[in-house]
Amino acid sequence: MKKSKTETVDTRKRILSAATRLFLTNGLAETGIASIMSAAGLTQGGFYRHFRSKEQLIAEANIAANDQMVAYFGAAVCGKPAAEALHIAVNLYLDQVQLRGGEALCPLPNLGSELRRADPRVRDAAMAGYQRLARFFAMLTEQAGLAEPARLADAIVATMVGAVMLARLAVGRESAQAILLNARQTILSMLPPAPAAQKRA
Amino acid sequence: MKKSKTETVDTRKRILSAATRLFLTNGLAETGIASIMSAAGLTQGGFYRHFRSKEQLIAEANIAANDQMVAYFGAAVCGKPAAEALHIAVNLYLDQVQLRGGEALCPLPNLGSELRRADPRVRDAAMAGYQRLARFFAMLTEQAGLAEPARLADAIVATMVGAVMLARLAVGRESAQAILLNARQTILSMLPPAPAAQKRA
DNA sequence: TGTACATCAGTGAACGCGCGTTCACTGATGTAC
DNA sequence: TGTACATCAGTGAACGCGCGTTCACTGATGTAC
Repeated sequence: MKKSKTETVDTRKRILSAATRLFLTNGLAETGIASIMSAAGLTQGGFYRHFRSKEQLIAEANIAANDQMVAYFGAAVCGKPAAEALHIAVNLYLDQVQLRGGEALCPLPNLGSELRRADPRVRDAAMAGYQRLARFFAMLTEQAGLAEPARLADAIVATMVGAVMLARLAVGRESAQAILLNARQTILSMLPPAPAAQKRA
Repeated sequence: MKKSKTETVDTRKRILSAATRLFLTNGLAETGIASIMSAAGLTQGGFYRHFRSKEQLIAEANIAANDQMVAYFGAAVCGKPAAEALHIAVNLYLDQVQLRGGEALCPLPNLGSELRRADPRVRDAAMAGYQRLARFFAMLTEQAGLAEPARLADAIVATMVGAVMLARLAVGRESAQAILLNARQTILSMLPPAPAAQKRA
């Protein structure tokens, strides 16, 4: 039962999308090919018509997750002055702990140590994702006129990644909220105060 | 070939010690019972004379790693004034990226997301380890007379955990050093300057 | 436009491998008399 | 103190399961004439 070319392209996207969501939610090792294909409405045998291996899928899913995150942040801060944009982006990043599946989950705190021990291709993809995130924040800190924008951006990202990872570890306990709140306040205290209308768009 | 009671106690310690080192270095899922027992100089069959399951071993290894870390930090800052102790502890924590195996590796950045998806016992052990680390730093920030010591300690720990995890992801690239350096400078800028003789003991 | 054929997306079963766990067995240790 | 027996740490093979991957097969799609 061969499918048409547009259907094939669509199927591949569905597999990648399901994989991205499942990997970020349940981890790389814990997510099997069969469950990904099942989530995409297919059976496991068909997987290898679209991807050469699980490793390749993981690498692509990582890139897809980063694309989504950057697009999500970009849209949220679009047209805002840099100081306000920084507040928005920090809050959005930390709020991902509340999210169930889908959009705007960052691979770094959610997959963390699994990425470092993965295939070189996967590690490269993960590092590229980190660089994109760091540069996004560095662009904002620079536009906001802060001293040593790159250094500050690196520290902000490290703090957010650590806080989200720790909050995920503590999910369901009051300490999870405390970790996020404390990280948020400390980061924002290093930034210029945002202008009044922070909740406009 | 039954062994004497002291030998049995010693064997258990050797297994736990090998497991702690291997788990921190290679991850939980990647480290098999057979390789742990082999590192302890035994064969895999004997494992279940000492531990009920791999999960139990992981939980105990986590606690052991935290004990070692707290002891290591405690010894290094012993008798030092709080401001200096904070500098020493932050530097020691970040320097763990250089370490190969053994002592003073923190489970949080090294195992990260694996812990969160583990057995409840393991998660509890990991969270308890986080609390110990956070309290250790909170004690120092309080003694140093800083405002909001608990909040600051949480943020310092989140930043260090994130930075070490990211540096591990980037190991072997110049960006690894940059991540650690930027995190270190940013954390230290939030602390009172340390008195001159920081490298005494 | 219509027809015959090659292509290939998807199916479902099977393969191979690694890993956690179990088990029968061994023989030195510890204990009861 | 000496002896007979129960205990149990450690061995090495085997079991069972899940998972990534492969494969023969199907039938709709796309193509060549």
